[in-house]
Formats: sequence, C-alpha cells, structure tokens
Amino acid sequence: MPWCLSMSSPFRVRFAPSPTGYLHVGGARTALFNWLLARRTGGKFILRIEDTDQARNTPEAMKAIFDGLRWLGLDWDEGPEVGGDHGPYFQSQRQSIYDAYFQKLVEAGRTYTEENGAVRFKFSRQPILIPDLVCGDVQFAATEEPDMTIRRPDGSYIFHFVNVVDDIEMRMTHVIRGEDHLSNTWKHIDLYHALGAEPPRFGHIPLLLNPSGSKMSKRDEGASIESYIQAGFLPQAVFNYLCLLGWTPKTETEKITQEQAVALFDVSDIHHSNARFDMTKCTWLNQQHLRDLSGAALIAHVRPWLEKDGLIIGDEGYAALALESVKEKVSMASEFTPWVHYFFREDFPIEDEVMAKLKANAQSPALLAALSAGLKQAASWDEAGITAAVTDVATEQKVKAGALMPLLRFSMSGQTRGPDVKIMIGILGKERALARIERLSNLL
RNA sequence: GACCCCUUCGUCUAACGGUUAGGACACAUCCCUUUCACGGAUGCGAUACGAGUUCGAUUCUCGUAGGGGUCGCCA
Repeated sequence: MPWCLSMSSPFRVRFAPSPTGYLHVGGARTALFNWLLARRTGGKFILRIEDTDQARNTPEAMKAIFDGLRWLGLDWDEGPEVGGDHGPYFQSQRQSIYDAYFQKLVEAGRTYTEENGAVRFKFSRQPILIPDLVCGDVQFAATEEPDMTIRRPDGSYIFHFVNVVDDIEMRMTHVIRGEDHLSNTWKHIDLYHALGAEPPRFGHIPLLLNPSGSKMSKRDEGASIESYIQAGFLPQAVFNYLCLLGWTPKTETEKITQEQAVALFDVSDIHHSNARFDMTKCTWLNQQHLRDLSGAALIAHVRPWLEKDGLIIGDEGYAALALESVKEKVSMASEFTPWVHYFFREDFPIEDEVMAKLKANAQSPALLAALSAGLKQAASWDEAGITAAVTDVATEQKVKAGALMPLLRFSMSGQTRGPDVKIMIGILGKERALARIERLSNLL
C-alpha cells in the first residue's frame, strides 16, 4: 500500500498560481501532481490565487488559469468560483488574516523594522532539515543570509510570508511544488515554527526544461496551456504527457487515462531529475488518444477546425463516418481538413499531381467511363457490392483492380491521399460518387 | 561567490548489488497496402569521468566535471 493511504487525516493540497501571465505548462504539471495526490487519497485539491502583486495581475491571466485547469480536467474542491470553508481564496482579500499573523510574529519578538518601514523576519539561524517526499532529507546549515523581508513599507506582505500563512490557515497537509522552491523552503519552515505551526509535508518535483535543456520560458513551444487548446490537442493527451514528465506509471503502455493516473499515482515514485519537453512525443500521444474518439465526441472535438476552414457539417451521422475514416491518419484536430474537405463540398479542387497522372495514361477516360457504367450496376452500395463492381470492370477491361483504385480516389477527392477508396465511396453514396466520376471525366 | 538538487540511448525512462542494461518517442530498413496512416518486424543507440566498498556496482560512498535551481521590499 502506498504510504499516502496509510495516513489517517484527509489530504489537503493546493495549487497557488499568481495571475501574471498565462497558465504555464510547468505550473499545470505542478497542479496536476497535486490534483492526482488529492484524488488518489480522497483528499481536497484547493486553488488559491496569489494576486498580491496588483501591478502585474490581469483578469485575462486569471481566466487563462481557470480555463486551462478545467480544460485539463483538474477540478478544484475549494477556491474561486467554487467556494469553501477556508476562503477567501484570493490573497488580495486576506489582508486582515495576514495582519493578525504578522502581529503574532511581532509579539514573539521575531521581527524588526527597517528605517524606511519595511519589516524583516529574524531567522532562527539554526540548522533546518527538510524531510522531502521526493528528494529525501535535505539539510540546510544555519544560514548566514540577511533576515528576510516579509512586509513592505506600505503594509503589503511578501510571498514567503503570505504563502506560509495561507497554508497554515487553509490547513494544507502537503505542499507539492517545483524544485525551484527547495532552496527557500527552510525559510518557510522557520516561519512555521515562529508562528507555532506544524509545517506540512513538502515534496519538490523536478523542473520542466525546453528541448535545449534550460528552463521552459515564455517563448518556448508549448509553454502555455492555451497553445495546446489552440493547436487542437486533446486535453486527455496533454494530461497524459504531463504525467509522464517526472513520473512513470507502472503500466504496460505509456498511454494512460485520467482514471488510471489517479489509481496509480504515488508521490514517492516522482523522479528526481529535470525532464526536457518533447513536442513530438506529446503529439504522438495525442494521436493515440484521438483514435479512441468516435461519433459525436469526434465531431465535437474536430468541428471548430472544420468550421474555421469553411467546411459545414450537416448530417452528423455522415460527418462521423467521414471523420472516422481518416482519424488514424492524422494526429491533431487541426489536421483533418485536408483529409476530409471533399466529403463536405462538391467544388473541391483537383490537384495538379492528379491531373498529371491521369493525362499520363491514355486509358484514363475509357477506364473512368467503364467504372461509371460498372458502379451504376452495383448490386449493393456497400464495401462488398462496390468491390464486386470494380472487380468486374477490371476483368472486362483486362486491368488489375489495383489500377482502377487510384482513378476512383482521384474522382472522389481530387487528391492522392485519403481513406480506403471503397470506404470513401460508400460514405459518399452512389449518386455523388457517379457525379464525381462524371465531373473528372469532363476535365480530361 | 555561497548553498541546494540532479546525471542510463538524441529525448522520456526501466533496473530498488548479479539482466546479452529493457521499453517508448524519433530516425533507418523491410512487411502489410490503390494513397496516407495504423499495425508488425529489424536496425541504430546509453550507465559523464575517476577512485573506493564488494566475489560482483547503473545501483552504495567519496571526489571531479557538467546541467539545473536558490540567495528580491517578484511570485
């Protein structure tokens, strides 16, 4: 049994972003691991907005955080738009709480005021041990750093202070965060002790690096969650890929569902070293998940991109067949259009390559005419009936059936790539198929 | 500069003292095939370096090098 299930009190973990940009992929993964821990243990996942820096906060950034987390399926049990017993969940609304805790520190004699009014916290200057869930015991010697400022001259508080106060007030039991915080954690523990509180269990997860090995920055491909939404990724695929960066589920395949991740997650399995981001593998995983979609779900996922490209989905049953016929050939929602556009319009272009191939063979017009006549006689308009009709034409024209297939493909789609020809013809229907052979013949 | 974390194929990783160091992505070749893809097969390819402990180190210890992080009146 994982260590986490043997503990009695319910876990309380949080994600505490500051709304100063977009939702960063590294932050999303931190949120993901916290969420997994909560869901795995039946605990609570809390969202807290650290918006103490009024100058840099934006409503857009706040929306990006909410949208991004929800898109990934990381729902929070307490926090903005949800509520909870430990609110408010915006630091900008918790000034009085901070004032009260600050007073405790003053009374304990652990503060002093600078000439300009800023207030510093007196470090205990004792060695401090961090029993880290991921890194193990990390020992910091008594510090020689200057005491830490916790309150500005204007009365507002610094990150380290509000972060600790909120984690105490919100009853956090575990803090899973990026390893970039490890070097400051002893300061937080010092604060917990000064406030007479028991520190939570810490777990510092490795950082996400870009392909060249440095910390993911704003400009790096895939840095914002929004970019995945816009690129046509499936949230379950991005969720899956993020799981794989820093953690290995003990499964046969790397493709896992959210449910599997929840069932298998264990903090003690989190890796110790940083991981580089690989968009190619993320894309591959998207393809794997895309194949699981069908019918209405597939249409819902792809529709925005088809409509953006001017294609109109009429009958959903027809559209589902069209999309399913090519879903294994693409890896992203944004890639469907060139594979399916001819299903949704009659005026599709005929590629130059197609015309060249047709004109290179003097038999093309005769074969097209024969196919038209043969298909008109097809006993049934399904794969078997179409196959039989084409075979008959091939026999009669003394060619291999394989030689006729490209002609049909060209007629139906005007291009060289697409789904299986018989499937394609079946979906289009007899009337349209014959009309398209006619149309191509007239162009020769 | 001080302190902290890390180091297995190009990338993500498996191995918790004993394996011909395994898998996935990528790449290459082949098979399948009307196209593209999927699928299947094969190939390519790694324990940073140096000591030590041990019968035996990818695994434990130390050193070196390299990478990352922290040291704000940012979060």
